[in-house]
Amino acid sequence: MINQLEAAGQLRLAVYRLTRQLRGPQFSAELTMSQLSALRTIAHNGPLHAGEVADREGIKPPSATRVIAGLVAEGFISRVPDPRDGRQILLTATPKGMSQMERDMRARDEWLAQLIAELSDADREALTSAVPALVRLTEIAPQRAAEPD
Amino acid sequence: MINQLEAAGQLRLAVYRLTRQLRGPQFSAELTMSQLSALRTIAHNGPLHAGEVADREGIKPPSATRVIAGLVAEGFISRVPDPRDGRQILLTATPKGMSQMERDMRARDEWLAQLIAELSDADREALTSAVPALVRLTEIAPQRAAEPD
DNA sequence: TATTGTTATACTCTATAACTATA
DNA sequence: TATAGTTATAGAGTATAACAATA
Repeated sequence: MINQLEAAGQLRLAVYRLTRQLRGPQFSAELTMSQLSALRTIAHNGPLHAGEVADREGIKPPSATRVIAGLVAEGFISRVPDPRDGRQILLTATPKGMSQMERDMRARDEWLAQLIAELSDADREALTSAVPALVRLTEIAPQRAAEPD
Repeated sequence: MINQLEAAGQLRLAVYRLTRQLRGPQFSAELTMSQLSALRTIAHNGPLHAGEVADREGIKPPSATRVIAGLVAEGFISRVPDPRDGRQILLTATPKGMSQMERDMRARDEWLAQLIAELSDADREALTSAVPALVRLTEIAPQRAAEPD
């Protein structure tokens, strides 16, 4: 159990630092991290209600409202009332949003891929084969009720 | 190269989400994430100047000033002028800071270890053996001049 | 003049509590 | 009355630009 805890500690620190760097201003990116993440969720999962975006992103409704407002303001998603329930809204990625998303994802992914390329062969292999496990780890986090993607 | 880019994309998303969850209010933590990270850096690396903290944390001096001010205000680190250069300050973790750091790290690490424990054996194995690689990845991020720990 | 750290300011990201509109 | 989303407010975390003090 000590070893698990030690591994958790190193993992915690590493993901924290990596995220901090991924957020930084070293990218020619239009979209912020939270916008990019939400846009991707909307683009991959068809028309979604605001609450569904919040659930899938693991954020609270007011936070979703703000991210959505930014995406709508720049024309990256469309926002129409749900004809079946006037309280709800339907969010869909626009073509402009789709292409911007792909550009921005590519910029950030290339930066990270370049970092990965500098690792030793063994490290790179270990890391890439652990990626699916890491993805599943984020899927079992307790507070996320909705199934991701 | 397509595969590396794909892996980078999934890694990017996963670390972003995991950090978001680690930051959340599900912990009985005194220290914020940035305070915990900076305190750990100071505790592990003896007396440090403010600029060294900024470099090791990968943040800019004004950000370091703020984090340091919070830690000093709560008595978790001491802050004295460097006798050899009046422009610099020397930061040292106090006993109170050390014990608080250990408590908070443990709380967050246990939360994460519990999540890891829910993975399949194969996933858990892949993840734990990739942790050193992930740590090294954060060490080669371009903008970090100082060597970590 | 160069370096170290701080102050002023602003922006992103998130949360809780209170509110509005619809069901 | 219950639900979906928004508004108001606050706090963490970061940055750039301008400044003060010391070397």
